[in-house]
Amino acid sequence: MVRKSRSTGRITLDDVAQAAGVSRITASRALHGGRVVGAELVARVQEAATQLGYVPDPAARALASSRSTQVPILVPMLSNALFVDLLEAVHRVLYPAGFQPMIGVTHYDPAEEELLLRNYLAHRPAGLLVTGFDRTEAARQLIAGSGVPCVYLMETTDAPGVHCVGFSQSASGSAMTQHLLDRGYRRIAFAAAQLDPRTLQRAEGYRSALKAAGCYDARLELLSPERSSMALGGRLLEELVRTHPEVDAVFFNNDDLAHGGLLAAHRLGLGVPGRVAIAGFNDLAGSDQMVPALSTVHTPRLEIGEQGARMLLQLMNGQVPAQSSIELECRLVERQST
Amino acid sequence: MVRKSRSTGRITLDDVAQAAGVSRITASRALHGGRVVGAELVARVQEAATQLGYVPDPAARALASSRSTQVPILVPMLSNALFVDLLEAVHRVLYPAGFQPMIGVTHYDPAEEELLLRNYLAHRPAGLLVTGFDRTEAARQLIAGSGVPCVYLMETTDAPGVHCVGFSQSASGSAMTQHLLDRGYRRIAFAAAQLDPRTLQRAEGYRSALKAAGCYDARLELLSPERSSMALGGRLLEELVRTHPEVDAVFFNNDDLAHGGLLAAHRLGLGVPGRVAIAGFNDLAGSDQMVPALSTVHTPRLEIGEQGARMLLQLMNGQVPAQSSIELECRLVERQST
DNA sequence: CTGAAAGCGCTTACAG
DNA sequence: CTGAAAGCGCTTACAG
Repeated sequence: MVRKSRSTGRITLDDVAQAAGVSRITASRALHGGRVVGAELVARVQEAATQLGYVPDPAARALASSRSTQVPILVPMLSNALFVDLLEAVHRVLYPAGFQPMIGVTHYDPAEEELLLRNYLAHRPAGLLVTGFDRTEAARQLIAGSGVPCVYLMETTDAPGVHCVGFSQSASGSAMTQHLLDRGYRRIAFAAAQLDPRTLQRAEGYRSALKAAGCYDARLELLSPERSSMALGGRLLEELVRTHPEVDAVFFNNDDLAHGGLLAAHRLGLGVPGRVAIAGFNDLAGSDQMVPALSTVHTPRLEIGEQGARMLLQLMNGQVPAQSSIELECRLVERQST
Repeated sequence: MVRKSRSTGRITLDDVAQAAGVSRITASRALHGGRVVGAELVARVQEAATQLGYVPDPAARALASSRSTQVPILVPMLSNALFVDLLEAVHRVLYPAGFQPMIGVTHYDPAEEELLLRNYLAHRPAGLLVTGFDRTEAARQLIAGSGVPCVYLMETTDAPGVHCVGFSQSASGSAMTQHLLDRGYRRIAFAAAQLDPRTLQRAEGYRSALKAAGCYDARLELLSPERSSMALGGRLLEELVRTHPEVDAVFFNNDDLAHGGLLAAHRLGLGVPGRVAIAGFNDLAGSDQMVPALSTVHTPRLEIGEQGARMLLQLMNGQVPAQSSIELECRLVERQST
């Protein structure tokens, strides 16, 4: 057999078709559960395909059909375990359905997200999953102009035509603040990092709960633009008790900050929750292991990933999801640190 | 202008070529830093391309050239921060060089890795990055048969033709064990999870160091196949002090286990390091925040990612790296828990 | 240094 | 239900 000069040596659909004694097009249809092909032929083609170890070429398919099976999912940062969980849940739904999630990390930078979007969209993705609603105008237009089905994760909106799965950031911020109020704390601080849109929404929830209770004091809000970490949490706690010794509770915006805060309290010999109560957010791994165990808000990131992926699956199939906006519930986890 | 029926409405190279008044092929060359094209033409083509907002179609390019710019990188698990750091470092080198790292998570499962490999290799990747050497025979053959340049991360070997960047797992296991011996501990336990190949190599290093010192006791090795977590670390510590009260130090195979062990010691009222010393591995975020701060081994995952990516870049360019196997150093981090 | 032709491997209308 | 033709958007030899 003579190989043409540009041949890649790859097993192609033609090889399969030839082996099965049908035309290339029939082979193509047989392989995609084509309802229009005779059952016997389907079997013969599939047999030949496995026999030869045929693997379809995604590039050729994408080019011919002008769509791929890739699904970019853009998250802010993998060092936040929250997003690792989200990705895992998405993967569990999309991968078995024949789609390849492609992870993109924006580092909380809208410019970087825009660049990623531009690159990924060039791959004719089957669908798109992004985090939240805060992005550049150009990024917005890229998404809209691409015609690629998109589901927004983590936050929700009622805007028409937007598909999203998330939870109320501000309500969850209020809920923990209210819990602290209910436990009798009055000088409740809020310590946050990164200051991304969702963090600021939670701060808003904190504020409104305290204002409603007549306990709001702007000086107890400690907002740092640094990235979230245990070390930062420790520093924020130290700063709070030094500059505002009257503080009796600290609501940390993410569990890693709270872990750091809790350990810093140990180091300073401050009793928790006796001298200062400590609360976290997200219920990340290890929060139940802290001493004392950390009170926090459990966020439904696995459900968000799963339901978001399911919604996208429907959109990619041309179906209309029953709901275009799904708001899930958070769960207050009361442990010993408050 | 009449659109053909199957047109996708996309701006193509033909559009750019037409706008610049050259042929499609010249446009292609001009866009790829083609040295053979006149400087003036290059400028005209690039101008036209940006003018029209041309984005090359990766699928078409992959099909025509039989290679893409995708670089799959296969890691065991994202919930281990170690691999998040590794990915970040790889991304920082590959992305600016025009390659797209595609993250694949194997969940420490060789069968899953083989499946991922099969799928990713179909995409004609430009290069490949994998973790360690432990995989199915089929996976090995897939890699070899693909002809795709591959760099192995985390472990090293002298096998000819294999490109790798890592550190000596067993030596790092020995080093921490020796540190504990030097500090005067004699009943030193080893607590590990997951039991992946690298964990077992570190266990081997622990064993040989203790044997050399005449202190080895197999009953102090606690190997759990569960996945690593703070909660598991806590349980392992409890079990150790209950069944082997004479234990005076515990070397945890990963920092998250050590964090959990440290907190469990607090809970049980065991002084650290007075009653029992605790050491970790990897030097993950937060280890310096523990109370007492955790002694551990800092592993060079950022350097591994960076140098591994650079080595792959050379291979993808058809160059021969100066070294085919790079073994990096770990650094013992002595803090207060030992 | 530039271009006309052929081809990468698949799918989409269009016939039968 | 099956197939011959054309095409997706690009790059690779081959000429000039």
